[in-house]
Amino acid sequence: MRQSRARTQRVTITDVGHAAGVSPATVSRVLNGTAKVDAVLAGRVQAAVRTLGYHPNAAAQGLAKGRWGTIGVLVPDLANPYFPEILKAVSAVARANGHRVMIMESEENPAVEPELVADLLRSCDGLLLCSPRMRRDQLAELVARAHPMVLVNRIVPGLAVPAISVDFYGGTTSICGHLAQLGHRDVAYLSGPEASWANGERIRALEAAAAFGLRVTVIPAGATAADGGAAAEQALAAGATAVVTYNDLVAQGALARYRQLGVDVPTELSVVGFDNLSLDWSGQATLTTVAMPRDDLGRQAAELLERLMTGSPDTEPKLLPMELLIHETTGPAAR
Amino acid sequence: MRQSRARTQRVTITDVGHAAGVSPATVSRVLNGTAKVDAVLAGRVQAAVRTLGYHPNAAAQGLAKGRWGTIGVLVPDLANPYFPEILKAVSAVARANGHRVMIMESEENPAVEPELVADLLRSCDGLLLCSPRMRRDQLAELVARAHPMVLVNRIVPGLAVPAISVDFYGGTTSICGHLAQLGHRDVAYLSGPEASWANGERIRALEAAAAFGLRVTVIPAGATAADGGAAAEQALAAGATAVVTYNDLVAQGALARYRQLGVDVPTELSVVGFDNLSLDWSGQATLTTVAMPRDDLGRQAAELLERLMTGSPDTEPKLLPMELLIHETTGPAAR
DNA sequence: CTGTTAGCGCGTTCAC
DNA sequence: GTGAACGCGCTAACAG
Repeated sequence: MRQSRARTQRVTITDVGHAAGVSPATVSRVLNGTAKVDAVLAGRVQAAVRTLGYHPNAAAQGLAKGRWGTIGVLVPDLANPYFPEILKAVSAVARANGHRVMIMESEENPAVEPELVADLLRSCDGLLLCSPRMRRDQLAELVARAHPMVLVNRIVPGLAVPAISVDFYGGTTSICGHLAQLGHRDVAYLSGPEASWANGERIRALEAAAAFGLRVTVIPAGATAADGGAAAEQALAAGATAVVTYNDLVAQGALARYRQLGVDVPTELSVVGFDNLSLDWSGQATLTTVAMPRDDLGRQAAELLERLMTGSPDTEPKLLPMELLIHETTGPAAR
Repeated sequence: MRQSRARTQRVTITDVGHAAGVSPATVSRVLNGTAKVDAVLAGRVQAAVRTLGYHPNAAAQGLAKGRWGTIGVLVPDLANPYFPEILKAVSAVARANGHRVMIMESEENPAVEPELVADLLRSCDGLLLCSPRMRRDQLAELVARAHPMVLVNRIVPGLAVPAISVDFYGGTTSICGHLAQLGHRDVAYLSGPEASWANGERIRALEAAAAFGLRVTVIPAGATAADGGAAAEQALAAGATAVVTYNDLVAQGALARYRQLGVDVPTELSVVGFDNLSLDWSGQATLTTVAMPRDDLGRQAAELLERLMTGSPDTEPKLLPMELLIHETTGPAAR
């Protein structure tokens, strides 16, 4: 008999109050600990909740409280191993603060980002935009909506929005220094997604390294191992003695291709990764790369967002340092 | 002046109606296309929406319509490359049906799953439980709440819940057949997470292979490359000539360890992966494994869920076949 | 300490 | 075709 309305008719706070012989308000108080309630009544409410199988309706709570209890996260690509660790850290912080996490991915398509973010905006208390690829003006428009929002891995000069990012410029510079000291003069860069701010930073740093005698050829590649493999030969054609890559995936793809071509690394060619994605199954890392603890990045970003949502207008972009990890894929220049 | 209330005071449907000189009801009608509206009025409404920057409140819509427009997805581990492709496919289907996707991960901790799902239940129209690790009775309790719900990669006998899964048993059997035909008799299995149904299926199939003369030693490992590396030696100690693994990550970890130990694959030892995670950066797969298109799995699961949410009580568990991919890590038995 | 009242923002009857 | 009124389920302010 009570099953007959199982699907459509949810049990409400009024039902619980009815069953416990108290008003809906009291039920609310018991459930949220908003005010002191007589122990006997509280007990009756708890019991009613249990027997009826009551679960508060999130939409109704959101409407009444003016908060959703949810934070939204946008990432370009869930398959990129760069993001899971960030998401894990963010989820942990969010849960610790009683928030759910809504994740959306743009599939590396900058065009859909604004729409996705608009969607998140309508159902979240705060937003975390990870490596957003969208244009500056689109970003500015979203920022203007004045919702708590944190940018991760993107700094937009002149835009007043809290941001936390990694010092990709510095990381790239340390790579360049390492290579220069090994005698390299001709470097190829297997470039990542065009709209990626992080990619731009790497390129800026590489070009600045010209001051130290480094000649850089930028070769469009992408963000995956396949992209790296496909672009690998062009680095050779460019006469480079060292190859810097957008990330470790691209580096692994390139390394595989060089193995195929019989090009020995690092004696004939040096290869440097980026991001320390831990793709060496051997357990001991072999790829020279630059690192930054991603869980830290995610944690700090989430904490910043939580702080924003409770009021404090903390708006100075933060840049986390990278660390050069020298392993076995870099060596003295061949010529 | 209008900025003074930017944070707290959102623009509502009433504001729009006011600005356009129509009733809130009319605004709702033009926005949802619920009924025919005079073109002139509609135009005024559109304009007002644009200039005021109106965005409907998802919670209010949800409350009024009794739907959230969101589907929830639970996964054990976002860092496991098995899930991103599923999530991508699910997101695509969901978006095509006008639904948002809320993702939660349990971090391979079965204990938190019920709580996470309860949370999803309160704010989603339908649920997709991917490889849930929780106990049967907990699952039964959730199913009893009678929400549209689809189980992915878990079949619970005797529980009436729509499910779509992969034929891990069959996949494992084809591995066993392959190994048997190569003359292997002693096989070690590097086992995955204990609470994983998929892991149980693999073990069942391996034990059934005893009928064909295969002796199997089950060695607890885990789901990561590190786990595989750590457990690799025990397979040798067990006297196995072939090692079957929980997944390709475990296999890669084991392979790396064998390389270190100077054990040649496949002449001295055969190694088989699982899931075809495409971890061979070389571009051409080298690991023998079994595969099932994960985007297909995700797509079908999401479509099933969408169907459930619109009514049809489709409740026959579906099992998708796996395909054996023979590459370079398996060969004739050493002895 | 508790019940009653009044909204939160929207969709949807119902009359006009 | 359009507006006014009501209710979705819950919390917060107000009385008692």
